[in-house]
Amino acid sequence: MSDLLERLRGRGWRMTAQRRVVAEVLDGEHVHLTADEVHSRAVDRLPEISRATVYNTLGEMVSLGEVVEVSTDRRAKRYDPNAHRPHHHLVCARCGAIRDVHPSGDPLADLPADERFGFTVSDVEVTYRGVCPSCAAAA
Amino acid sequence: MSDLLERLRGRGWRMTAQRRVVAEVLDGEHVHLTADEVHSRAVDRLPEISRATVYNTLGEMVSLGEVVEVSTDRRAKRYDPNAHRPHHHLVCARCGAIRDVHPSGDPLADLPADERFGFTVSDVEVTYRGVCPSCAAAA
DNA sequence: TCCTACGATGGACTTTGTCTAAGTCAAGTG
DNA sequence: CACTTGACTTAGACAAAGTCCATCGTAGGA
Repeated sequence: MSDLLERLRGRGWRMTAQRRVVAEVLDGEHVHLTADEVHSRAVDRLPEISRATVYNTLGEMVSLGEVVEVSTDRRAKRYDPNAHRPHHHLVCARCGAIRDVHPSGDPLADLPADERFGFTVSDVEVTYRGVCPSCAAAA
Repeated sequence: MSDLLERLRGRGWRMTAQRRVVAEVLDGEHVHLTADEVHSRAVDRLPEISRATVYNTLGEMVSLGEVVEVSTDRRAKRYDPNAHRPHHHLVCARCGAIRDVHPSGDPLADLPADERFGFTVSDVEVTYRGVCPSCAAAA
């Protein structure tokens, strides 16, 4: 049984076939699918599921804080079910592969007061870019 | 005379009215315009300039390394002519205002080898989020 | 001044995402 | 177990951001 599904159920989420399928597709580690990828995988299990439902469902999971949006490339948003361990992302510039990473140190603390321009800074998002082992081997 | 224009000229870039206008619109500090904003400002000076030209020109400036793409919100890419001083961005979550910031410390060094998954990591992009002084005052 | 390759144009097309009106169904009630 | 109701789903239209292409125009060298 999917962890994500378990958590959502525990919040009194109304359960439907569509929501179950979306949650199942999205479950796991290092999972970073676009809405479209989620939709096409969902369709494999539930052919009549609509795009709008996938978007709605993803949006709700994000509001509930069970999934986070990531935009590592400049195309579509990706959805990351690993919302309970704060982490950043490492992206392959060639193939787009994404890994979750946990840097040491706190980037928030690295922003001096005189570089804050009076902002109340609450959050930081870090994206590392490089080349993954298999792309490096292929080169 | 625009710094950016000066640099581009120095690289043997073929100069046209359209390219000049785009470079002029984009020049300055803390400038982070979307392609569409660049286009509409360019149109003020050169009414017949086309969208495709603005996109092409911005794309070339990016390839030449004279301008960097930033995607701070999840909508349109923004273009930052401040390409020669490495920096990160601080974004207001309410109004979208963007400032260039220079954190102390090196986030690249904060990524331990065992969190690199064999990647050759070459670059980091950091986006701070918060609330700017004027939005805080308005709240 | 003339040529020509590079740049510009605009309109069609694609991708990603949002909205709406109408139909469907999960789950609480009796 | 059937009923009811409001929340959920659907298809398709719409919108925003960006790309592509055939054709025309022009910067800059000969």
